[in-house]
Amino acid sequence: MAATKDPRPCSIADALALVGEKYSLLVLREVCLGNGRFDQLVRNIGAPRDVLAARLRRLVEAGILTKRLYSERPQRFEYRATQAGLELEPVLTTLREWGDRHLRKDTDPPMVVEHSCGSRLVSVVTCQACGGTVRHEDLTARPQAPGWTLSGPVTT
Amino acid sequence: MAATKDPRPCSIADALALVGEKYSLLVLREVCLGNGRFDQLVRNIGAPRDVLAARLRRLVEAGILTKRLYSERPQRFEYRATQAGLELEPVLTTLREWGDRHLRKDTDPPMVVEHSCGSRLVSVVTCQACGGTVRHEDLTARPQAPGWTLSGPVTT
DNA sequence: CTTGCAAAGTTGGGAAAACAAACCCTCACC
DNA sequence: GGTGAGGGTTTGTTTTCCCAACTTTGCAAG
Repeated sequence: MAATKDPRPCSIADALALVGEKYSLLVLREVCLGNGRFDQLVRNIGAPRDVLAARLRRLVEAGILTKRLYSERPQRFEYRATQAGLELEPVLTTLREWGDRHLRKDTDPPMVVEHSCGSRLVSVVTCQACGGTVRHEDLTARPQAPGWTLSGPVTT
Repeated sequence: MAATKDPRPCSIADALALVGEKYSLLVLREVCLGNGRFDQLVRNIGAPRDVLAARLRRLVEAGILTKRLYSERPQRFEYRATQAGLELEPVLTTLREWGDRHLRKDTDPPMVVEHSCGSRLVSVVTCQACGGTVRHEDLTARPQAPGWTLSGPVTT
């Protein structure tokens, strides 16, 4: 999807090319919850069956999902996240965090995730090196490949 | 975009409805880098001008970007991220992280982000309560609203 | 044994987006 | 007064999306 011809070499664009199409991340949401069957996905996501079938094919060939047989006769399949797929969960987590915060200011979140430490998960993106919270103003972009033109940091 | 009729109340879906359309997150990438002018966006993202114009309108009315005048005569505009927009940066960060890791295994990342602590940013999603890394197997979903059906946790 | 139902898709046709290229408008500069 | 930049809009074509209906494989009931 995103930018067949993104003029820049960029892992964000590349990632979005795989999982940025409509419904793809919602498929991942469901699969991470254990709802990996076709009809469940159709019901829970609300996607047209043909579009969903196309997304699933794409995600499987990208190595994000696997299709596994859960019944021989009749043949029935189920989709599961691969390791790479599971590692996309942080994207879902940060999206949910943002949505809860900005789109439901005065409402309770419709879905709470509990961390193994016992408390409700409030996710924070941190720097592996220093452990500190990552804030926009603490970041500096350093292009490593040609194609990037920067206008320098912006102070809102 | 994502799911006008998502049968579930979900902040992920709601967030994607705003920023999940093609190019929207790439716009945010550019804007976060300070490249907020229309022609820059067209060049750097590779999107059709009309589509880009539509995305910008939508992001502005969603309160994620603002359009600001940077020259009176001739009138020239520039887009910037609002606070809500900047808070989407973690989504970009986790996407880049995933892309670097899974889509460029043996290549150097085309863009490195440096954290104010001095080292190259490797971002990790952590639990605010315990500070620990968030892993799939440590999470339990707790629906708070009707519409959710779970199949229980899955052990890959 | 044949009707009914479930799961997992596929097919066909119309509606909505995306795309590319050209065009427009305002100003600045030469 | 011609050229060019910036920030879009317009037009016509190509892709997607969307929906409903259909298919296939098997089990189960009547």
